[in-house]
Amino acid sequence: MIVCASVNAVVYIERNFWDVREQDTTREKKSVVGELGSGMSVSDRKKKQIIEAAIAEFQEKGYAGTSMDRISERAQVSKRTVYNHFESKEVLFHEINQFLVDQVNSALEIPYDNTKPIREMLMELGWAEGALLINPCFMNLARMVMSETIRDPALAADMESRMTLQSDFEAVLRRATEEGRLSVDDPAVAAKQFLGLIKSRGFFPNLYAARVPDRAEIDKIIAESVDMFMAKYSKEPTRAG
Amino acid sequence: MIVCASVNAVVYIERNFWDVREQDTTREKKSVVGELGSGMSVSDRKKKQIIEAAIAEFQEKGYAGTSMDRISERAQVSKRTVYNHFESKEVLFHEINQFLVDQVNSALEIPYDNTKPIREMLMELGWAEGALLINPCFMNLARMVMSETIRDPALAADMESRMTLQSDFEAVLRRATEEGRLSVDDPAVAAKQFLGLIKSRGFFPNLYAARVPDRAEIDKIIAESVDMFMAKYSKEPTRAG
DNA sequence: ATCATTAAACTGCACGGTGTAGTTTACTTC
DNA sequence: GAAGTAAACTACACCGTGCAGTTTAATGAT
Repeated sequence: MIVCASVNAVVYIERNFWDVREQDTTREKKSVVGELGSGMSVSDRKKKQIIEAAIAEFQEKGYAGTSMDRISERAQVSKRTVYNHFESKEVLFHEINQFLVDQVNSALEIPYDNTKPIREMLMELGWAEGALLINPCFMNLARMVMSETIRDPALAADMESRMTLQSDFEAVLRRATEEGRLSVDDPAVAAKQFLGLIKSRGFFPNLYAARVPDRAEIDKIIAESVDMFMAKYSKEPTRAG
Repeated sequence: MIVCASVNAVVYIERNFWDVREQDTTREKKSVVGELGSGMSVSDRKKKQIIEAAIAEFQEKGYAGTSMDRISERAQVSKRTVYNHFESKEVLFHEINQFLVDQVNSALEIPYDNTKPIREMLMELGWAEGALLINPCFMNLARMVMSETIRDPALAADMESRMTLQSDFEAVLRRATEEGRLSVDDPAVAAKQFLGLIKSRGFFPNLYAARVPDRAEIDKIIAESVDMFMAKYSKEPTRAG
């Protein structure tokens, strides 16, 4: 049980945190304050407050721009308590990153349903990525991680590999080709192209513009990416109108 | 006359600084030290040293990680002299950014030659972008700028618009369609797709991995992008082997 | 050609002010 | 008494300034 504190709101997440497909905005969302009393030790409660505050601060100001004083203030906790839970600023930052990235990983699943038309299947495949792009929590995390790892190539590579869907896409494309539904000679290249078409328009521009695209926007991008992908890799070339 | 100080080397540039197509690695490269005596006042010389040092430091450590003390030390100049030339750290940073970005802009030109086969023309078009990607100076600049602007959306948008080839690509695609050489319904989307195919594989991964790709690597990416682009947008669908 | 003069730029160092990571201490609450 | 709190404190790094003294280069006089 953890929260994603975005700039404007604190959204509650329980299990399938990142899986937007299961998120229901009408579902009850206990406020952070409302949750506080139940079944948590004081220590755990404080720790949770610290984590929430730290996520918010790091995402808003970045690592260097965030001070431990402000975190403790925002968490309504004394600075010493922060240090009782996390031995240093760096440890706090890395534990949070670790945790959030793990959340992303555990929630991801790539669909493959060979009974559906190939176009529809590709759309769903594209939406596995697209679901992340319209999730404010994910975009905030991505901005935080990527702004801090751009000067740390090793860490950047690690994060990249853990947050990308590359290998899963490859597997699906390979299988679809084996089943004669696509004609992909190099699944690695094709997967990069497909993801690249989506990310270059739906991810990076928004990452730097600090905005979150809406469903319609991403749907258009995915549809156009599928069109292009199919023009190149479908069994019999279809020109989509 | 200015230099691009990369992490490992200081490369001399005279006019067509960014235009890798004209760069000749065998051409004489005066060392910075060798150049020092000739025709520059002491003041100009010192200023140049400061700029070189600042570029290197900012690119290696980022804005926050760079101290004016280290810049002065690296430039072999007193700290006071740095402040005589640049009134603050921020001014120094922005003047450098401004200058480098202007260099990029002035060197860019998008080819359009309708006597060449369409595939060849697209390859050249792709290489207009590719030339930047294999240029260490450009990649270092991009890393510096993007790492600092990710928390400043307005500046990021400005930089993006000034460093992207989007509109030029659009114009070329529109013209090629008018001349019946391509069948592009939406030039804006098509330009984004084409550039996206290239950048998502040749730019962003390398930006974060802190590496510079070589010609062969980029050539493969561009060729595969052209293949895909043509599968969707060429007059008569060609399946490239 | 050689020497003095002069202005501008550079040096080196110390210093004020600020921000921040992390620690200590004395006090409170459960 | 275990954990939290508030506030002061240490140690340090950094930006930017002031200043006394030195270098540089150009000018002009001898």
